[in-house]
Amino acid sequence: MQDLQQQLNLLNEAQYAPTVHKDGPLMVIAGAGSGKTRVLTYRIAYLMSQGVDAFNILALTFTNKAAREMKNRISQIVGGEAKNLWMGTFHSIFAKILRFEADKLGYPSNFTIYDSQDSERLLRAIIREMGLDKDIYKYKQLRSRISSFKNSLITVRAYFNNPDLVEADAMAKRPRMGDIYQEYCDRCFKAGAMDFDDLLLKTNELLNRFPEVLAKYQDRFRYILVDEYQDTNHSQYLIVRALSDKFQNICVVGDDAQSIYAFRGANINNILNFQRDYDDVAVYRLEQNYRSTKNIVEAANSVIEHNKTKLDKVVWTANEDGNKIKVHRSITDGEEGRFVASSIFENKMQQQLMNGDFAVLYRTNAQSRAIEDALRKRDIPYRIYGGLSFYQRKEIKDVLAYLRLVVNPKDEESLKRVINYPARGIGQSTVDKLVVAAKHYGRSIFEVMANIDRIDLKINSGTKTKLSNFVTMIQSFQIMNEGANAFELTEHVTKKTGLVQELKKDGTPEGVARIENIEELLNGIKDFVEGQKEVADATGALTEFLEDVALATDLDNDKGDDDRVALMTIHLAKGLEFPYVYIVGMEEDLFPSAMSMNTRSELEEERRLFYVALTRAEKQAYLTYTQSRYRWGKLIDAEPSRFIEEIDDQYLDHITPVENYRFKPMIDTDIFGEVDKSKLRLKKPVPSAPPKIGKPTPDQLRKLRKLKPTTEANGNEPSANLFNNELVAGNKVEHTRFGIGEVLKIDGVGNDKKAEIRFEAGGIKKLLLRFAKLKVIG
DNA sequence: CGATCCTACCTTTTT
DNA sequence: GGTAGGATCG
Repeated sequence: MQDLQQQLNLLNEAQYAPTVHKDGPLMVIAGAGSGKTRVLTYRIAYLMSQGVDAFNILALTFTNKAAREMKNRISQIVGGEAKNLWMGTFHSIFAKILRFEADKLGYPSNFTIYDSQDSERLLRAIIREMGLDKDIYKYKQLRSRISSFKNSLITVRAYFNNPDLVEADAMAKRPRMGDIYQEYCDRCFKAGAMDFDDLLLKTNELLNRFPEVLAKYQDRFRYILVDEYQDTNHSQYLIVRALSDKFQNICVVGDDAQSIYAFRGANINNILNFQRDYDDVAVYRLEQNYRSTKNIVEAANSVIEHNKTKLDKVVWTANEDGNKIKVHRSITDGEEGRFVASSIFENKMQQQLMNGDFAVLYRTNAQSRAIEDALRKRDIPYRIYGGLSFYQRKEIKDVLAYLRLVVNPKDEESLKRVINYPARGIGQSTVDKLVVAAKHYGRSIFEVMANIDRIDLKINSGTKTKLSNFVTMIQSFQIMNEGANAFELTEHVTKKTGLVQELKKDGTPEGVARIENIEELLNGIKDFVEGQKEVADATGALTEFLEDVALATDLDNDKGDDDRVALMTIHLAKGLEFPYVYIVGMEEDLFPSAMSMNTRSELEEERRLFYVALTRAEKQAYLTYTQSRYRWGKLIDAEPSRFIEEIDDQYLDHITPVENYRFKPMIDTDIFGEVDKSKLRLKKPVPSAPPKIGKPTPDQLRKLRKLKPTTEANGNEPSANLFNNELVAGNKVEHTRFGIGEVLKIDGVGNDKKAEIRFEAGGIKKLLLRFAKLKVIG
């Protein structure tokens, strides 16, 4: 136990004030690297030292890992009492509360948590059952629409009562949207399942419908702290409001400049309007950055300056100037990767650094491959975060599906996943019949199967036996679950179901890797069970393990015990810091993403994302971009990101080798023969390959054939095509570059004819579709 | 019903 | 370029 006062004395004035602010609402606007985690940590310790019971403190963090680390730190200061703190993500905290109160909402306490894949599969099934066109009702779109409904607390009933929403879907040729939403919710409910958004939505429902429950938790959580408040959505906002209403001891910490989750419903206004929502809000600003060099802090400031929507705040640092940000241009993405790898290698040697001192950040997960390849060739250990996480791998999900079924046999998605895997002769048509029967009797599929002999279904006796066998097997697992621990059960399940055998059979290297993954899962469960033993009873261990798995992120599972370079998306990097940071793929259409340039607010979010990326760096930041990059297996031209331009040039150091420039730098050589690279960069982008009639790919051909351009009127085959992001038509191209909303005139579609194409937002696919609107104007 | 090939979509970011 | 669902045939 350390002396708290001693720790508090180490805080600066700005940090100290919010830390010891005891009662009433307060907002801490914390610039990047300004020590907000310290404020949160010491504030909780301070509250406890003032006699606040740990049971009465709720701290909502962005990752469970952050909560865990903070908890450890607090217990170093105040001792074991800290373990009684409620700390975790919104989703994990409220999942626990919902388990406790589930019966009030008609859910079983061991409800399943559907991940996005489960949700999508369910939607796909619903579309199929309703006989709707899956090209119109795209399940990904449906899912995100339903998700945004839920995050705004628009229930099915509220949806139907809102003519604007109904009409919007009718206009979008999706008149059945509401019915789908309804069916989706019904099916989740019947399956005893909640999706991610339900964890928040149902919490709201619980607090609204049951005043006594609300009162209970209001009394319990007398002090509430919310980290990363700028990334809360409406649903989360309402929960926080409701819980803090009685005591008003609400402390929110955030940075409007780092709001990067609008796409999943985060509402930046929650932080911008906090002062309006509560009375007598104390506002504190942490503006001194302790993390990064002056160059990095000021460069980041010069970037965020371009945003209109923001709170007043000036982040500054007393740290040394440090090196300028290094900007590197390469010819291909492969070369970009090689540059990053060799640069890490050199820095490591010259500066005596660890692998863990480096991070490579990118906009999209798909970019990791080129980096990975290069690092592997250089024997630099790395770890990829996010992407396809361990628990999303097929073989792992298969095992988990069996376990989920044991805990909650109503879980429809798990049932459908494993009912015929490994193959046991139960096909699609049988499952279809079961689904129909389940709906008819208002029971779950599993219940129908358990009573298959008593139900008149057109299923032959052989299949019925197979179904019964499956039911018996699951039931035997359930019985075992009451006695044995989760590890023993899982081991038994993998053997008994023949999952491992199935994989051994195929014998390919992938199969072997999958078996290894299952073994890793078993180890994970073993660890979990052993951790549980310290807690009272082992029953329910499986439920809890499954919940952990459903809500765990890659970051949460990071033990950080081996020394590796970190590879992750910028989103995942929020809240982290590294001495050396490489931000790769600094190109237009990639970062900012082509899909986020339609509105000012979207672009501003991309810019905040870049701000987050830059401010992860402590000592040195690198920005890399390339002239061409493989996307969808094809080489695409790329141009440097506007974000590079937005950084004041005094903070940049262009380190691109001269040979990476198309133009030899005659005029840019000074009298000593040195090349002024900053001038090079200012040159026009390298012109793309001369217009050629590229051979359309089979994919493009197929699509082109389906379309009927009006140019056929003149008897010519439509010959327009896309080549390296350029539009190529006939043999003469008047304009090759295109932009959204731009009108292009193309020569040579017919003899002297010109065609006009109006572009809208979107990538290649949409562009090709626009060919349908080719119009002869000449 | 199962295995195999074929196709579409994909790449924005995640609890 | 990779995945996952769908179509098709045995």
